[in-house]
Amino acid sequence: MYTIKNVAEKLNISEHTLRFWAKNGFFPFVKRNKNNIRIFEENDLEWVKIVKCLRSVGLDNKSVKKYIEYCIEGDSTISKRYKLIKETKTKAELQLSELQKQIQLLNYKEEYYMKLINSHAKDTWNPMNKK
Amino acid sequence: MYTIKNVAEKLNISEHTLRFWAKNGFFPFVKRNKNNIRIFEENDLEWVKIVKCLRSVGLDNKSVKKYIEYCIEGDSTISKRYKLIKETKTKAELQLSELQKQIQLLNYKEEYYMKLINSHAKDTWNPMNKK
DNA sequence: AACTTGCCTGATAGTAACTGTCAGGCATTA
DNA sequence: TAATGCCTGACAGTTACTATCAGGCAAGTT
Repeated sequence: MYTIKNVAEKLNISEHTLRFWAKNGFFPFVKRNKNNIRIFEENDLEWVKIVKCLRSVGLDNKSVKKYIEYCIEGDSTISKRYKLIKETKTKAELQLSELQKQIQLLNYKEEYYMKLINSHAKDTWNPMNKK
Repeated sequence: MYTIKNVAEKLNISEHTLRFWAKNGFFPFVKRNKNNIRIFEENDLEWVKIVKCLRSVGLDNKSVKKYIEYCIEGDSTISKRYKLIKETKTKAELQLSELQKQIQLLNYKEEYYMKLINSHAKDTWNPMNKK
């Protein structure tokens, strides 16, 4: 059982963001204790993780909300949820390969600069370098 | 030799964004023809690619600008550039492993929904499902 | 000559998803 | 009694675009 602060620490999401998500209806199931304080159960944490996952993969808040609404609707929406997750995964995999490409480029640059440093040569790539 | 539109098409960046970057001093070397039109050389394209790379990896515009200013300063800043690229690469690699984790989670969810669909079982994970 | 197209500029407003900050309120704990 | 932790609401600020409008020049087409 976690307060919003505990969740924030545990999942490395700011408290502010969690409240922002809460206000946007991202945690419709979370119970409150008699003092009106949100209490997240272990199971709820898994849910927050999914939300974090969807967001971090670039799904916008509107679509996250849609997913949540499917969940509220119940088992009749399982295939819609399946589709949404699957499409999101496909996009994430594209991002992954794109990211790998960019890392390769960074690596190339890193090595290039490394060689320049070691050889005391001029940077002939830099278009701003006087010829 | 490319106009801004050609570059936009070739590198899949919107014309608007390229102009935005240009206004922010991201392409200090680009020449203009007699009609004041920006002409990107083959070499300049490589530069735009680097900018795109740095941005897509999450480096903010301020830091991109800093990198560019190092380049303008010339060979005396090579080790600073090396450091910047190296740190950026490290962050990108962290992103990569984070993304891989999230994809695993999506994959798990996808398979879970798949099984539900095939077995016509109830979704026991959904905290909103009536018990 | 008139028109369309492609490039240029500047200005302004809108967007998403936070992020920061203040103010006020209730309840538990020191 | 005071500090702490949670709650709420409101509103301004941020980043990096993105959209839209307006006006202008130059080259090619009709």
